[in-house]
Amino acid sequence: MINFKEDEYLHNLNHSCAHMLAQAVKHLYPDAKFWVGPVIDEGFYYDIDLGDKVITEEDIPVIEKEMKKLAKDGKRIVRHELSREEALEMFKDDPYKVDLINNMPEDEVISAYSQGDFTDLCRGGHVDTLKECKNFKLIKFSGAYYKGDSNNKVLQRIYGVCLPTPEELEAHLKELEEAKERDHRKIGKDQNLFFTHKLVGAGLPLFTPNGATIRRELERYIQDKEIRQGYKHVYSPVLATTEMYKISGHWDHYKEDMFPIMKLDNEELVLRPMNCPHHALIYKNDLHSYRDLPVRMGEIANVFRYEASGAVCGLERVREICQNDAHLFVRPDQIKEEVGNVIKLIFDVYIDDFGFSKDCFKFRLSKRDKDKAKYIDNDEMWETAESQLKEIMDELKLDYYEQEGEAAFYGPKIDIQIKTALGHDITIPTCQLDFSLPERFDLTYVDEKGNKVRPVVIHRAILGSSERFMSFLLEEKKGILPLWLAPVQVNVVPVNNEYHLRYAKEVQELLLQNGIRTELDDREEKLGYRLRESVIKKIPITLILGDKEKDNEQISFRRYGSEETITVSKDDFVTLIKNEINNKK
RNA sequence: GCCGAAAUAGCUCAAUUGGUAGAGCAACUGACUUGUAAUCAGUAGGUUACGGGUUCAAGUCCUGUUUUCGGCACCA
Repeated sequence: MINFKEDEYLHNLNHSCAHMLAQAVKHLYPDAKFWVGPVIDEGFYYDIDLGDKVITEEDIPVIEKEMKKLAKDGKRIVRHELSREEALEMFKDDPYKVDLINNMPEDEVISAYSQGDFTDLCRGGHVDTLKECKNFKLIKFSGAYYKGDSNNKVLQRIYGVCLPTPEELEAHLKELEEAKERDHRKIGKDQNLFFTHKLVGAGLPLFTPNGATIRRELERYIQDKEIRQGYKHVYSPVLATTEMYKISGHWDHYKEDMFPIMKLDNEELVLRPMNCPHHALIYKNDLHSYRDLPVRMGEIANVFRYEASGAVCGLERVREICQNDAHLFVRPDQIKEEVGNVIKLIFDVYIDDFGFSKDCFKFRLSKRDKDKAKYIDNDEMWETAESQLKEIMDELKLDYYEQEGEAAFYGPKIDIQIKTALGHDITIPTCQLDFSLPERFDLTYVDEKGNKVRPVVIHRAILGSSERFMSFLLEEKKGILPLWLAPVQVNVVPVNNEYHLRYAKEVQELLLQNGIRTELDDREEKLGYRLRESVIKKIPITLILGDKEKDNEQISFRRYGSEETITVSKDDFVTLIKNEINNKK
């Protein structure tokens, strides 16, 4: 997918197209006031105040038509530099631009760009004339809060893209169309993996046998992998008292986003929104020597968060989340090694085992922002933690970016960001440093000198959550799952039931006995028809059993996506399949 | 939660200005007995998301609710 922000020409082209959009809107709605119109990864948008007017489906073609006119006319785009006074005078009718000007630093060169009858305050980066902006398309529109603050009024936002040639535009639009085909929600429906039901509730998907198989395999896989790496897995209840979350600090930060309190006897219980305090208490149940650390405590754990109704999305964002969670209780001198191990585990899982491309995710150092009230008040801790994470990423030569305002309230994080089929930027794996939890729950270990000292906690998730990982997996693999995850691994198709069904059943039984998920298609349908269905269902391996196979105790099979038919003995087939499943990928 | 939009058979979608809810696929039944991507015929399938209203008449118009979708905000 094209990134419109990274290429300079595409950036300028889309920036100019945003201005052209604003000019067209101004022609159609003379009272329109303009906020900002930046270039984004996906193209550009412009935030516009149209008073009471709300953009609808019908308005878009009209605006596009006006834009086409402007592009055809092809006015030059001219830069002016202005003094602060001139700028304030020029934009005196547009309060949003006045606000922008007043918030510019003293030494900033104020500039504006004109094209025909329209001038916009702008730092620049533009093409020479509007002629170049011919190949554009308005993609979508919606409301968007002024300055991104939900207390502010809602402006009208229109999104678009602009490309150098009609062919490139068409190719890009086709790509967007194709992206919808690998939306995990569509795949989930097509392959009958999960669904939601009104009687269960929003954001609470039900996993059908097919989807449950994928999820079960994923959860077993990661749990087994962690246990091999020295993690100890635990179980803890999905309920806890509000008291616990008051101690952990989560109550203050997130009580609005938890499911409401259940009052029972003398207790106030909530569904847990995370497992950290439970795990802290399990740690605390034992005495720990410095020799025992790190303690790596994992859990495949359901947590509950009251996600906003507008936020829930397929398996990507749900209200009951099955986290692949772990807390590493480490000595300060072990932070570097343990965080490094987590990063290595992420690569091991995503690159080696699942075969995802390195390009599908980005490392992000998530830092706190200026609003310190949102975070634990301990500057020294923040600085140490951030610099430690940085040091680790630098040493591992990771390509990462830093972002303010993305930290947890208790500490900075290394987040691994991925882009979904529909362009959402979401976190899947994460690794977080926490100096606060040990303090709040008075966690200790005994050091070499016999003193009780504080461990550090590393929160981490590799698959993130079962739900979210499944959404990523389905989209990235376009619904074509590797053998070890496929709900049905082998589909047995007898050529003719009358002669071959007995042998087919025998083969199916052999495969089932070997733990291979096998189905038998013994419907009275043409062979071609059943093979077609097997392909449509994306079953990795289809067996075709007829006279030849029956007489020689053999198996003929086809792989998904291949036209080639391979014939082997029954035993060789079992060995081949079992090896492939055990080697993952 | 906010700004919009949508909801019709299991799935994908039709249904002129308000006037008898249809099709393909899937399912079921029967015929056909076939070696590599769709055999033919028939049957059944619906309180048009749910509630209220306007009208002689509502899938269609108005209204409330729910869910879903596109963004925004949020995301421990």
